[in-house]
Amino acid sequence: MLDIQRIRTETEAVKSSLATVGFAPNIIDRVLELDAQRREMQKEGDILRAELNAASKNIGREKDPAARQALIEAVGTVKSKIKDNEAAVPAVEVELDDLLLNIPNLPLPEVKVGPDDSHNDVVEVYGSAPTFDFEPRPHWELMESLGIIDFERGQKISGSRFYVLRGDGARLQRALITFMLDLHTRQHGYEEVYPPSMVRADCLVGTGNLPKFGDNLYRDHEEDFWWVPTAEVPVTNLYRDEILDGATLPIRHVAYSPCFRREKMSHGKDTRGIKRGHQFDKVELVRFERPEASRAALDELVAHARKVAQLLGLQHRLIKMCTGDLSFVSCIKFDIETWAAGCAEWLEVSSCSLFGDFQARRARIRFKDEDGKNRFVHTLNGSGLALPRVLISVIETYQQADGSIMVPQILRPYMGDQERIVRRGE
RNA sequence: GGGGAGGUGGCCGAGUGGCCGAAGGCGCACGCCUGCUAAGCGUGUAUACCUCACAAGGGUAUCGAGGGUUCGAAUCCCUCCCUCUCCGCCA
Repeated sequence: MLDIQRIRTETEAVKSSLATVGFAPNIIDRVLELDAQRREMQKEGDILRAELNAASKNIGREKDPAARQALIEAVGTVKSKIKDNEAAVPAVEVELDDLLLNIPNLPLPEVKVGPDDSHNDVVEVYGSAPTFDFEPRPHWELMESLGIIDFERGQKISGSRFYVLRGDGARLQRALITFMLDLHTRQHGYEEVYPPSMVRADCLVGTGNLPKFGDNLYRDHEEDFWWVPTAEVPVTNLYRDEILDGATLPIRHVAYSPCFRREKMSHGKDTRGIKRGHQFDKVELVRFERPEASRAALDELVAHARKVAQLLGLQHRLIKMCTGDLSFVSCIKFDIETWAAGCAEWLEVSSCSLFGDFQARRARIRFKDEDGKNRFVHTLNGSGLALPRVLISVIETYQQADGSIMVPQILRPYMGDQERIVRRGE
């Protein structure tokens, strides 16, 4: 959510900034109109209530029954005015809040202006692509022939876009998760948390998934539980409605969680393999920072996420998004993509964002600074990394001519020193 | 799933219709005092919004959340959420 005061005082700058992320700036005019109305109504209501409060105090002091009754009757008009005022307020507030919640974050000045992802910049490519003296195969073929995935039974029990990892496939994923958690907790200073995978709607408003992106979420209507699309949601909301002691910042968390997404918008996309399922696992990094430290923290976060790909020996690249490809909530965003030799494509395995105070405003996450002033924290997050796609890259990168897969060195301690994944029984 | 208790300021804890934004204690901050330390004394110590210079001052709201009764509610009524506890069940 944008600061309404900033919208008031820097209207033109806000508008032109919004235009760069493809948002129709004329909505700002309506926001200002409603904001003025809201303040006018509040002023009116406050004055009326002050009047009523004073009158009520007098009534309490008046001992004579007749005089008392007269005073009570006299406040009748004030009361009805208050009622009228109160009746008019919700319409304005609801519309204003609704607009405010649907305005995207403003990009940082350093973010290049561009209409869509074709204008993103490749910051750097790290490592080199694996070479083969045979035709590399896609992961779905490799995994099926190794017997480490079962697409058919996954679809049987849960439908399309579900699969079952089995044997060394499941084990490899588990090894990756543990490796990532260990790396971030032991080397990078993040505290591990294991959050709920179902949350209440407020949490999703806090992170910016609601109200705008509800159709990508699974929910239980009976209980008003929502399945998290990423651990970012529960972890960011850990400190919702809190005023943190400034000395505790920065707070760094890493969380492993399953993620659930409807993927309605991407029907027909990436249907082959495990690139885009309704359920997938992810290790997520979340940080809470002082505003002045947040930009540098993003670079650090990116480095931490990238380290995973690096240690796994995967060729990867860093993409800096242009304004047109920023998410609704972020003010600057980097993607990390690993190379999948079999599919011959770059896979987005991490998306690292700085949100400024955009989420903190929605979730009311503040901290008390040295002057005793309460300020909004800056939030950041990034995958560290997303499992299925890392699995794809590992399998396709380390595939051998005979269809087996070498286990990356760094993972072997997590696989009981297993060096190679071969077909069961071989 | 059933029964009982309860949710008050950073924490503990009073408070059953007006004198309560809220006693008291602890903690914390600043000051004073005591030739160290400990103790003692004084003052201060929530959040948001409006007015406004993001000052002072003033106003409004907030005692889990929402709604209601009333001139007036932390206090009464309704709904919801959460916590504890006893029983049942169970990874």
